[in-house]
Amino acid sequence: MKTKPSTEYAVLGSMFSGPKHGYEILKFIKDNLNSIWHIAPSQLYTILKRLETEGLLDSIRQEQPSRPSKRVFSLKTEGRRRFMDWLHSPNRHVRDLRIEFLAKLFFFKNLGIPGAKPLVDSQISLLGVSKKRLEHDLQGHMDPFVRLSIRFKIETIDARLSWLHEDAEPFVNNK
Amino acid sequence: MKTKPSTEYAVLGSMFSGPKHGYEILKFIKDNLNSIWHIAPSQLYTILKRLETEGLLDSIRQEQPSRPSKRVFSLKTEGRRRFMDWLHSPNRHVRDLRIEFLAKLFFFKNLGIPGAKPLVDSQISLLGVSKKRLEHDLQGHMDPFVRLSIRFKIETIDARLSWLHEDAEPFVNNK
DNA sequence: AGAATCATGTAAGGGGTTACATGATTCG
DNA sequence: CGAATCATGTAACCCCTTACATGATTCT
Repeated sequence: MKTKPSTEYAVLGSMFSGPKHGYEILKFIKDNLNSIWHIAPSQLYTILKRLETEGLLDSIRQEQPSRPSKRVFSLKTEGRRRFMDWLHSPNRHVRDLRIEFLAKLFFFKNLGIPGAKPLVDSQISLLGVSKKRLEHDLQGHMDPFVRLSIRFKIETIDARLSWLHEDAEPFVNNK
Repeated sequence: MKTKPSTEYAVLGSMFSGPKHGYEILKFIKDNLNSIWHIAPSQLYTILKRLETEGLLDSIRQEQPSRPSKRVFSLKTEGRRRFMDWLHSPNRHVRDLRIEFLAKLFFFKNLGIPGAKPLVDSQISLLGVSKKRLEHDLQGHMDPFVRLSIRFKIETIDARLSWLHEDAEPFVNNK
C-alpha cells in the first residue's frame, strides 16, 4: 500500500465542491492553504495529468471567445472516495502532521464535512501509541546520542499533543 | 548560495577522522546515526561521485588479493572546510533541526571538536527570532485556519527550545 | 503604458527510493 | 550449507523546483 504524495490530495480537495479549471485550483490553494502549502503552476498541471491517467478525475475543454481556452476538471467517483479516505485517516508519521493533518482540518471546515472531531481524537491516540513506544525505547538505550534523538521525538509528540488539545480541538468545535 | 542536501554532510563527516571506503561509510552511518538517518548503498555511491566531481574529496583504488577491490575516499581541504562551515552553523529552517542539527551534535562529540555549546546557543537565539516573528504574524491574522497553522509552528519552536535547553545542553556539556 | 491577472503548459535538472546485478568470504 | 557480511555499482522511476514560453485582458 503506497501512500500518494500529499499534494495530490490538496488538488483533489480543491475540486470536491465542484469542477474547477487549473488556474482556479492554483488560486484556491494559494488563497486558502498558503500558510502551509505551496504549489507551482508547472507542478499542478503535471499532477492533474497524473490524476486523470489514474482515473480519479476527468476534464473537458471549454472554449472561450476572448480568453485562452480552459480545461475544466471534475472529480470522478474514485477520486471522491480516495479524498474522503485520506480526509478521515490520522497520519502515521509525526512529520506529516505539519502539512497533511493541517490540510485535513482545513478541508473539513471549508467543505462543511462532519467528522473532524473524531479525526482529532484518533490522531491524539495514535500519537499516544508512538509516544509509549518511544518511552519504551528510551529505557533500552544507554547511548547518549540515541537517547538525545529519542528525546527529540518525544518532545515533538508532546508539542503535537498540546497543539491538538489546545488549538485543534477549539478549531473543530467552533462552527 | 544554494544549500547542499544534508546527506552530503553526513558523508563528509564520516571521512573527517580519516580516509574510508564506501562500505565503511555506510556502516559508520548505520552504526552511529541510525536513529535519525538512513542512506541506501546506491545513494551513497552517487553522492561520493558527486562530491569527487566537485573537488571535495578524492579516491584511490586499493586492490586486495582475496576480496573485491576497494575505493578509498579521503577529504580534500575544500571538503574539510565545507564540513566545518556546516558544522558550526545553526539551521535557518525549523524542520532541519530533526536531522541536520542532531547530526551536528553527533559529529561534535564523535570527532571531539570544540564549539558545540556556542552552536546550541546560537540555534536557541535563532529560534527566538523566528518565534517573535510568528507571534507578530499571529496578531495580524484573524482567519482561524491561518492562526491554527501559526500556532502549530510556535508550538514546534517551543518544543525545540525546551529540547535544546533540557537535552542538548546537558549532552554538549558532558565530556 | 506597464503591472497584475487570467490561462496553460514544456524542458531540464536535482535528489531520493527501489530494483537489479555481481561475487567473494565468514559465521553459525 | 545457507545466511550474513564485505564490496561496488547501474537503471529506472518518482516527485519537486526552476526556468522558459506564450498570449490575452484588466487594472492602476
